[in-house]
Amino acid sequence: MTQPNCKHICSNYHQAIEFIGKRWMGMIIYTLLSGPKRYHEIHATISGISDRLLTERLNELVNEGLVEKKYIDSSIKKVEYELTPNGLAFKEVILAIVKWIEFCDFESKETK
Amino acid sequence: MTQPNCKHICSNYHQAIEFIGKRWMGMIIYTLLSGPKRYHEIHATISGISDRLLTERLNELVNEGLVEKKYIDSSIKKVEYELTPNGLAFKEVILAIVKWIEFCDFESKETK
DNA sequence: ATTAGAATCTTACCATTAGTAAGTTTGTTC
DNA sequence: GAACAAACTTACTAATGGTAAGATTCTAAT
Repeated sequence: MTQPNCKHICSNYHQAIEFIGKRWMGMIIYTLLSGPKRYHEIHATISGISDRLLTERLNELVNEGLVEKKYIDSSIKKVEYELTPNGLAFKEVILAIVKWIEFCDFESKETK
Repeated sequence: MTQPNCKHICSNYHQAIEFIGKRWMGMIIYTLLSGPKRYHEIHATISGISDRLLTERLNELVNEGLVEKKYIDSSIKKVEYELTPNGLAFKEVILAIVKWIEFCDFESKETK
C-alpha cells in the first residue's frame, strides 16, 4: 500500500473499482460465475434491472474483456454471455466481499 | 455460491457492492487504510473529488459504521475520520481487487 | 403459411445522482 | 482584528439511471 508503485496501484485501483462499482455490474458478474447465460436468463435472475442498463453493462463488460458475447447458430437473437478468464478471476473479489459482509454481520451481533 | 442460503448471500452481496461501489467510496476507504485522516487530508489525497461528495460519502460511511468521526478538542472544525474494525476489514477486499488487476494486466500482456 | 409471442436490443423521456462553484461558520495565525 | 484555512452547505448544471414503449429477428402453434 505504501510501496514505490503505490500511485500506479492506486490509480489502477481507482479505475477498477469505479468500473466494477457501476450499478448492477457486480450482480451481473456474480450471475455469470455459475456458467454462461442467455440475455433473458440474466435479466430474470437479477430482479430490478432494466433492459437498457443490462444491455449497456454487458457491452461495457465485453469491451473491457471480462465477458464474451457469443451468437449461437450465428443467429442475431440467440446470444450467450460467458465470462473470460479475467472475468472468472473476479470470483476472488466476490468471495472477499462475501467474507467481509460476514465479518461485519458478526461484529454487529457481538457488540449489541 | 449455490448453497441453500445463496439468495441471502446474494441479496447481501448486492446491497454491499452497490454501497461500496458508489463513486469515490472505494478510494476513500483505501485512503483511510493508512491511518486516521483529517477532512482536508483526504480531500488532498483523492484528486478530483468535490467537497460535496466527500462530505456525503463520509457521512454514509459513518452511518454504515465503517468510519468513525472524531471531533478533536471538541472543536467543530477539527475533525478526524478513522476506520472502524468493519472498515479496516475491507482491506482484504481491496487486496483482492489489486490482485485481480494484476492478474488482468498479466493476462493481457501474455495474449498480445 | 400466418400469427402470436419471446429474445434482444433501441429510443425517448423523466428522475436521481454527481460535479462545479460560490457562500457560511468556526478556528487559527500573524 | 484581519486574513486565511477547515469543514461543511447551498444552488445550479451535467451525467447517469429508470421506465416504458417500440423495432427487429427468431420460434412455436394453429
